[in-house]
Amino acid sequence: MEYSSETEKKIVEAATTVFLEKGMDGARMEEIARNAGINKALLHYYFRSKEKLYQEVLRNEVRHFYLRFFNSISPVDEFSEFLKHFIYNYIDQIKENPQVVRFIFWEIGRGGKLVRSVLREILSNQHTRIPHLISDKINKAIAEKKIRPVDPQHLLFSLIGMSIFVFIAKPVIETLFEDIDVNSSSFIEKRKSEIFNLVWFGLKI
Amino acid sequence: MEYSSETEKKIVEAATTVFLEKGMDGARMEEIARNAGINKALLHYYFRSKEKLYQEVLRNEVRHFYLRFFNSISPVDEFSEFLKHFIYNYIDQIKENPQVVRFIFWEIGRGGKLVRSVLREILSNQHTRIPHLISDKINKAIAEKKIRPVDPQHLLFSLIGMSIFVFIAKPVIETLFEDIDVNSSSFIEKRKSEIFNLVWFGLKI
DNA sequence: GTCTATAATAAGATAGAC
DNA sequence: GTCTATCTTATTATAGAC
Repeated sequence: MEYSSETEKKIVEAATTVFLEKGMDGARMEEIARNAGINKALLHYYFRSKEKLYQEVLRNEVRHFYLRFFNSISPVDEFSEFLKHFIYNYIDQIKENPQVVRFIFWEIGRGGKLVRSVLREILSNQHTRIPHLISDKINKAIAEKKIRPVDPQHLLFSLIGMSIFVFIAKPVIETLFEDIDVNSSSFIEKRKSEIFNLVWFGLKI
Repeated sequence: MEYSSETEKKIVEAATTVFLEKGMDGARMEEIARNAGINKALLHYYFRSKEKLYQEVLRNEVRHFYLRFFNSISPVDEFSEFLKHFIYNYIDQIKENPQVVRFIFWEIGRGGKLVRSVLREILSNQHTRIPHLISDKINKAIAEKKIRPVDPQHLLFSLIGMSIFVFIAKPVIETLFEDIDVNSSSFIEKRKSEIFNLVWFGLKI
């Protein structure tokens, strides 16, 4: 994400804001230009088309998302600590930028081909396969009889699903339960500990 | 969802297909008309605008989603049976129509105002508040010391998050783990039992 | 590199005949 | 109710001056 010129950088920043809010189809080149403090012609000078600009933004955001995921993995050996670290940090990462999750689901709704290709690109440039790294950790804990036998992949999906749901379903949740404010730190801290407790009690022997 | 004419019914069917696949902004009235076997003029004759047609579709789909949710609730009293029934049926419901989940998230990404208003409409026409009904069931099990004390709302969010995640993230999951086919019944059955076991072991005293 | 002006076209919406 | 033809506007994209 090193851009040669200041203008190029401003364009990508503006495009990111607009695409994350409106999605590919809802975004307008006019608005992106305005946000970047330039005009449409210059957009096309730097990025030949809307599609190209969109791909640039998507690539960055998927990379970021993957990095956030990576940052949630602790080297700690003790499994309960590892688990707690993962849940707490992953939720913190998502809290910082919940729109990205929705944006990626948005793109998946458009077919998912682009996401797949960006992901494959990232994976091939990376020698450590992060998701498998987590599976290994879980398998190790099972082998050492620290936790009962579970399917590591499914456990991972459960952790991710539980962590992201409240952020993408925010308006629904706040309509069904009027006392909840998803972004409040009291709710988020509670969310972390409830997930951890459920999973930890659900795993330990 | 009773439509007076056959044409009106065909229009809504076609519109549902197209909006679910492309979203509001990506959908084209032309394509909807073609899918319904008519032309654009007739679309506007029945539904004054794209926005109106979209709202009709959204309203139906949110209602359906809510009904699916409702159908996952068993009257059974024994808590582990209730839990199993909820997870197994909810996943079956989503499996039948995974695009709807994505569609609703799509709409939430557009601000969520419409989803909120449709939800409120449904809730006000309904004397039993379903989400609270589940919370009550959980609270009862806690009071009877069948399960350890947990926050009922958070448990509900966890169940939903775990259940829907694999369906909306399908392309990502299948790229990261090449051996998985999310739609295969072996994967789905495994998903159900892994969620149930994790939660049940995580709850029982 | 950056702008103004404009082309080219796509898309929602309507008029008017049948 | 249904169609063809057409209007109107929004939007991506480019030409050409500076």
